[in-house]
Amino acid sequence: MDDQTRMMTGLTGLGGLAQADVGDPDSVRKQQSLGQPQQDIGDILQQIMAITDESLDEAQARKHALNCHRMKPALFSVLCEIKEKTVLSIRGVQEEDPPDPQIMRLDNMLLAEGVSGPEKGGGSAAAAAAAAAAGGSPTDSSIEHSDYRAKLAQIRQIYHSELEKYEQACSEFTNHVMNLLREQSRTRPISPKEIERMVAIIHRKFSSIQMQLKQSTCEAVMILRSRFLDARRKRRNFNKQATEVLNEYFYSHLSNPYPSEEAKEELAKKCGITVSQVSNWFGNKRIRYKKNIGKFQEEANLYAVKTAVDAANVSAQASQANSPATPNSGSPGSFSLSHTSDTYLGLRSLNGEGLNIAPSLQVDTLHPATHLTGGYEELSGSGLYTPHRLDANSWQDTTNLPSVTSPPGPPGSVHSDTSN
DNA sequence: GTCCATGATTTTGA
DNA sequence: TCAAAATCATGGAC
Repeated sequence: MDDQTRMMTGLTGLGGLAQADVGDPDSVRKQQSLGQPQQDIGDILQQIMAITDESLDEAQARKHALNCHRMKPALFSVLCEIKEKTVLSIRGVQEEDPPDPQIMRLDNMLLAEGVSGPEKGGGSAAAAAAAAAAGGSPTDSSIEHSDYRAKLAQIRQIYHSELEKYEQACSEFTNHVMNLLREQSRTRPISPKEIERMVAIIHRKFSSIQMQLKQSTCEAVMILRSRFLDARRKRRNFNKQATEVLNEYFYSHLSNPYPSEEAKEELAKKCGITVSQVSNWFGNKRIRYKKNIGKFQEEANLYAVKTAVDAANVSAQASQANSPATPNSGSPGSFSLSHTSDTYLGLRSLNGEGLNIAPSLQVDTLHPATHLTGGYEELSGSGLYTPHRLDANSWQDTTNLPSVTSPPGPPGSVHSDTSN
């Protein structure tokens, strides 16, 4: 049986509606006069349509009568079926959306940041990593870290409370609409599927609100991250001791200020910073030194003295230990040429005429030492210092380095750091 | 608020 | 991939 036939059959079955029911003399009269099932149906429909023209009480009474009719469920069932197969079937195709990629992205991000999902000290790993990269002192970073976590927890709390409100509102509204539809289904053909569909529409609408919530939460987290964890923002000057250690290494290896990976690690450990920060520091130092040697002259001299004094102390101690009567006798650790070239250059400049050291220590300033140790004997001695550019002297060639003592060139040749 | 120093990042080239 | 160079962004002194 096709739909149309079934519908007609169903409607035909309603022929008795006018007779048994309504009790309206007019309709009974009409029913009797027409005498055909089709006409009966037309009459019933007309009555339904006419309800709106009637007074409220009359309409209520007629609605009630229609609702109580024994054929009503059959009529509604048929109408629902027709509706299902026409309007709703067209929508159905469009409504089966794939999961929204935007929401998925936001969900993933919130999960990664520890805002959604189980609490796991949200973002603390990221905070710790960023703090480490920023190279702040442990105290500083831990303060900032806890501050960051506190703010993140605040965001998390707000997010969850808003989410809860949203879910509550969504379910309340859904229930309300479902009840309304169920109520209406008594007077107009509404299938359970249609109700389901309506619920889905409501959920989609609420879902877009949820997406806004997630989006703004993500933004808040991003702002928090950039404020607390952005390395640039968190730039902190290294402490004095760290700078000293780095400068000592730099000036004692002035002929080739390229620490090996191992040396960098050693320096990083000594300074309490990361290896990449050591690399950054040397990168910056080299370029800035090169651009403005004159400016760094004093600093170079200072560290040269420091290194020389250290070396001399070591030498003196070693000499005393080995042969107190013959200082500087070439024993291990003695203040030899190979240890002091750059250092010596620095000392000479400091005194104006050079240091009063044995003539054998005089260095050809045009050919600075290729191997410097100063305070870093342990590094070079253990092979940590790898002079990978000794051959080319590219650093010296470009920097006009030969002597720390003499000005790098005519005043005009000294460039200021144009970077600022 | 300005200026300078300085650590970090980005771009470029070998 | 590494280093140089340029640039950005912040801290701190004034």
